[in-house]
Amino acid sequence: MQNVFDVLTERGYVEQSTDAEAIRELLGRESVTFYIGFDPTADSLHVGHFIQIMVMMHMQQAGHRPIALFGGGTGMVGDPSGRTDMRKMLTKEQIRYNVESFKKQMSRFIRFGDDAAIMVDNGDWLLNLNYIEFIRDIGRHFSVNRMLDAECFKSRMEHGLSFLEFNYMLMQSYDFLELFKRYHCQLQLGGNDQWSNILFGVDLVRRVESRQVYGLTFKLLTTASGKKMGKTESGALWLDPEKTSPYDFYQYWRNIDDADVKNCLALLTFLPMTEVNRLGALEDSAINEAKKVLAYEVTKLIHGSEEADKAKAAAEALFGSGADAELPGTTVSAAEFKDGMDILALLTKAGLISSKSEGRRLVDGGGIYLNNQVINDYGRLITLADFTDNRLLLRKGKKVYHEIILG
RNA sequence: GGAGGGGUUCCCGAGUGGCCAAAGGGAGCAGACUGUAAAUCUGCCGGCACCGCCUUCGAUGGUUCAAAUCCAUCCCCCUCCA
Repeated sequence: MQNVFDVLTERGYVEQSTDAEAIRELLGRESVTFYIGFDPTADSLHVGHFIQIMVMMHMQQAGHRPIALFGGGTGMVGDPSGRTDMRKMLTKEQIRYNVESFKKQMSRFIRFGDDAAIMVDNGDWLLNLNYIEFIRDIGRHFSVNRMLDAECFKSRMEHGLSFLEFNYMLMQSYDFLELFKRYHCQLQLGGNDQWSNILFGVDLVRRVESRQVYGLTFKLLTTASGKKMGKTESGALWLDPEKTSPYDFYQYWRNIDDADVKNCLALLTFLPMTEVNRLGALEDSAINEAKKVLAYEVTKLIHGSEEADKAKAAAEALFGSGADAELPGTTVSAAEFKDGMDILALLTKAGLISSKSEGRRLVDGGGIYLNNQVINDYGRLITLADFTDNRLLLRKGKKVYHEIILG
């Protein structure tokens, strides 16, 4: 069996490691307990997290034991890494709610159980720490000089960094120590933005326990030009179907840049690398095939094959020749159309525009279609006559479709 | 605590009494081209009852016919000194 370290390297996940050779050897020798931390900053995971989850899946398949650590404690502080401003403070209730959502979502990808993966919440040990004890036992191992040099604080040195956030690093390092003691966790994984935090954690375990542990970071999901991926007009690409519909999710990947296709296939699907390489090498319009595969595979992983099929069918119906399609839709009662509803109100209901001014501009620019007919008049009234089989199709631009269903 | 410099529309960043809903850039949206791609070009980019009105330039008060711009108080941030 192939060493999982080589798999991760080949697929392009790996960015930096504390000791590549030693980690490779360790992973090839025994079942290793490792952890990845997730800070509960929102009530759903997004694609950025999904990369980490993919890594966990690869690791679990290779026989290693994942610990998913939820930041119920660190979330109270907020990670300043790579940020230019302070994070919004979340209340305890929000954090608890977010942690629960994360747990639920992650259970679909990782096998948890007695001899499988473990979920922990660092709030369990961080929230009740005694300040004096903590700074005496843990704080003394941290050199402020070295911390200030850490890359992750660079951008904050110009704009100011509060002591609160400065402590984040100690807390995350302490997590590693705690997990080492409790579960013999020897390896911490994370996005490359976690590099500094991980290094200090490895250091802390060595100083306190005199034991060597390791750290490994993964590429953040970025476009070939270096921009962060997974951002949409309405924020992140969420894994929660309520926040990002499977259709929109599918479309996101269907529409990515040619240059990013191969990378995404390797990182976000389990297709064998021979296939990834073949698809990634397609050129010109042929690469659309690769995009379809990518969109389908990722959607299937996250929303299941049923939803992936629907999203694919919908895309084919709208952009090609397919017939029936299930689109993101809004149900509106027939009564509302009795005296007609103006197009702007309908667009607002469908969530396609955020203000009527925006709607007017879109109509003026020829970007709004009703049943695939351009609408030129933003005073246009929609009546029951516009519906066929109780359905009506709204379109914004070339690609954003929304169905209105009479209910 | 002292001295100095700041807080402008999603972000960066101009603007120091009327011509400011506020330059420029980025992001975003739409149109053309195309392959549901990129690049490029064009338009838009606070809200609404849209040829007009309303709300915005850290907060609150004030001066003025008129303030993002002046004054006062307050809050926050940065730099240097302690």
